Amino acid sequence: MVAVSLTPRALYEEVAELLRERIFNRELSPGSWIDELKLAEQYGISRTPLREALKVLATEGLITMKVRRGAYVTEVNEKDLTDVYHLLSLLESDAAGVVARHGTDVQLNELQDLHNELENAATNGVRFFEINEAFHMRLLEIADNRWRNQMVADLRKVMKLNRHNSLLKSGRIEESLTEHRAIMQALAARDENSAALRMRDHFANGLQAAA
Amino acid sequence: MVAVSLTPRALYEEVAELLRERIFNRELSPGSWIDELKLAEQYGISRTPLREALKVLATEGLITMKVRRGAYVTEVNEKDLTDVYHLLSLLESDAAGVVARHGTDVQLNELQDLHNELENAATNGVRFFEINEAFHMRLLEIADNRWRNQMVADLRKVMKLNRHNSLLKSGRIEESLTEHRAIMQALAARDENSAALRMRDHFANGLQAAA
DNA sequence: ATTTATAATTATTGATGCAAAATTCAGTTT
DNA sequence: AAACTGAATTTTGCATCAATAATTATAAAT
Repeated sequence: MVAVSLTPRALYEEVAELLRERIFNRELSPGSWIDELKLAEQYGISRTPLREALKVLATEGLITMKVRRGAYVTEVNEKDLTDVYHLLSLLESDAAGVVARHGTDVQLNELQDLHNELENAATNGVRFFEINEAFHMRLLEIADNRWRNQMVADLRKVMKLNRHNSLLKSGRIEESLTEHRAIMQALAARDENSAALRMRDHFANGLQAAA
Repeated sequence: MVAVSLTPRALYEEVAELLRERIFNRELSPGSWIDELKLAEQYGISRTPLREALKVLATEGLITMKVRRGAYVTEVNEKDLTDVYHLLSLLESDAAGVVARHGTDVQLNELQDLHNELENAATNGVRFFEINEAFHMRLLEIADNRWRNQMVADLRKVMKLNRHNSLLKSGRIEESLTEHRAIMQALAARDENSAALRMRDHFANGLQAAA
């Protein structure tokens, strides 16, 4: 007896996920044309679900559809990058403010636990990166605005189109930790304005490091 | 000789636009199931472009796809509404700050002209609404962040799902005008913080009026 | 020799058809 | 009478097929 997928996502969803990975891996590089026939054959599927997946990715901003010319992987220039980063900063700093004001004690403790893990992972770059990601995700979940969460998710995908995709340079672990400490402190103090400002600082420094 | 569309958008784009209108008209009401065969027959097209249009609308948030259950018009509750409104406020107030700081004199004059038109249209509700819309759109264009513009456009579509969709109640024309005056003043003074704050006030009052 | 026009090939877009899955209705059993 | 099982109908989802549009290559004319 073989265990089959309990929640069988639609094929076009699966394909969309596969394509995202190939785009982030630069296997499909920005600006390049997407060969529908070739991909459909590779995946052993017809072009219908593939085209549906392409339209999902198009609305996410990962690919660009040109009329009667097909699909192209979106090219992001420097301005796009700073624009997207600016929005991420805006949305996440606002989320930090919301959590400082409306988060329950239990939720703040959760974040404190994640922050403590972060402090202990300062020597391990990969692990630091993972926990950092988890902290930001949890913060957004607690802020509890599904529309913002969707937007942040899409924007982060666009960021990944860039070579220097890491929102966190390895050389910045110490600085990043200091900034995180300030954020956590503001959250614990339930200081809405400070939490938002510290998060903004955190992003501002991250962008400088990326540029 | 009949003039045919010079820029023949793809059929699925056309259909997506038609469906948007029917959703905003409440002809397709929130929560209701979308009958693919019926719609395809009504429009005299096949299900393929219709299904592609549905996927576009799904990523915009207007409809929700359920696996093997088809497409449903998205239901927005009170929390969704305040969440979306909160984000619109955040994004547009930030845009106002950007324009105050980086807008050219020519661009600020453009906005001033629109504002003057607004002052003169205080007695005409419909026209006031139109110019108000134009002002906000122009401000966003000048802020020049295509990712934000896309997000605002999508969020505004979601707002239109609600009965009380108008971001501007007719009884609030005087108050709205006062707020707009303050925004314009801050922009002209190139006061970044003030412009953002005034825009926030403008939205905060609008939400109260809608609730 | 270069440019333009036409034809052919290639790829996107839309239609139709088929199979699998889910819901609904009916019949039987407890 | 109520609940459960089974069959039939409805609908989604994927594949194949046809047509339209665009690009490239070749040939002819200036």
